[in-house]
Amino acid sequence: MAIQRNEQRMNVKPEIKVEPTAMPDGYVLEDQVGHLIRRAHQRHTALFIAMIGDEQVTTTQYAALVKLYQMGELSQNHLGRLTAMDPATIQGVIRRLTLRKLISHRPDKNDKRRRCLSLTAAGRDLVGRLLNNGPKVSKATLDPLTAAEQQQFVALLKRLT
Amino acid sequence: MAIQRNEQRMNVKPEIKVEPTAMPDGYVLEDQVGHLIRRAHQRHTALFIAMIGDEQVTTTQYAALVKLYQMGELSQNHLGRLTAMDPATIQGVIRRLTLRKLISHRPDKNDKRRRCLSLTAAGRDLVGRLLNNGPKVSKATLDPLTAAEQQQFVALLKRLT
DNA sequence: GCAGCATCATATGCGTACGAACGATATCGG
DNA sequence: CCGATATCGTTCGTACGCATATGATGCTGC
Repeated sequence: MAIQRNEQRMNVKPEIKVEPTAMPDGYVLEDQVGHLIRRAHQRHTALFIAMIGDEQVTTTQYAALVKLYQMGELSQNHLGRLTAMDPATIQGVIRRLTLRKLISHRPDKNDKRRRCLSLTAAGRDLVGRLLNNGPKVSKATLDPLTAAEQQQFVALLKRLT
Repeated sequence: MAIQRNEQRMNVKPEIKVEPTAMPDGYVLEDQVGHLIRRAHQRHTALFIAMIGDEQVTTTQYAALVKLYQMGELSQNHLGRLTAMDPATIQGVIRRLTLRKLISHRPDKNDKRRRCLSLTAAGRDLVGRLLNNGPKVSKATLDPLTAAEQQQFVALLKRLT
């Protein structure tokens, strides 16, 4: 992803001015919190891909890997809840990580419906190598703010979930 | 999308405790700003779908429709820049809106590469009906915060884009 | 003018994200 | 014990989101 793609254009032909259909805009898209959250998410994702230290690992995959690293064995849906992914989404994430041999699974003894997921040795190695980069991404994401503002922002953001 | 899906589970079998692979976690996923932004984005999207007043219109489609409503005619990539979508993404959004006959296009007189996009009558009608709901979604998204906190949060969020 | 570069729109591929529906299994209530 | 209900994981369909590649068109500078 190109960071700030929209700012990089150098040679765009001037747009033709056309009269708006009407309406003195009380609704400014750029001020809407949803639009801003979406753009902040785009920016964070770009920073993550650039800084995490592995060409393949995405934000959600990283979350799943770290959780397994910290928690040991987890069922698939449980891991999904811990990482805020619904069953359909976590299924795809786990499938791709399993294909890369970062995750393995075995049947649960007590519940035949469940898959017990855990990291492979390669998975633990990878997480070990990337774990230090996670905080760097968070730091870069918040970099435009002062230290005090960063704390404020994260505190407010936590209450919006 | 189910709002707060993860909080709705009533009957989950207790998870089996397994010892973590090691590590006193300095890295807490739930505290990382990227994870929080992602969850805030999920929550906002759910609120939008529930409140916007049309079963089909998504956040990005709404942004595109409103911009066209306010600006009149726009080329596809220009609209993409105004709504923070890259050319591949805006192309799909416009294709779907065109299929629903909410948007029409004509060739640009001065630049044969461009498609001049504009709303159809049905598109203008739809935006007219939904425009009041946009602010309601923003309000609902920010509802957990006090008025002062909302202003603070949006101001900080703007600086992260 | 024309060559090199930029932009426009399209297409393909991969990865989230979620609703809905499904079969299998587990649990709870009567 | 058994039927209603819930959870587990899967699959399908739709919609972003972006990298990359492509062909057509536009522009700039020499």
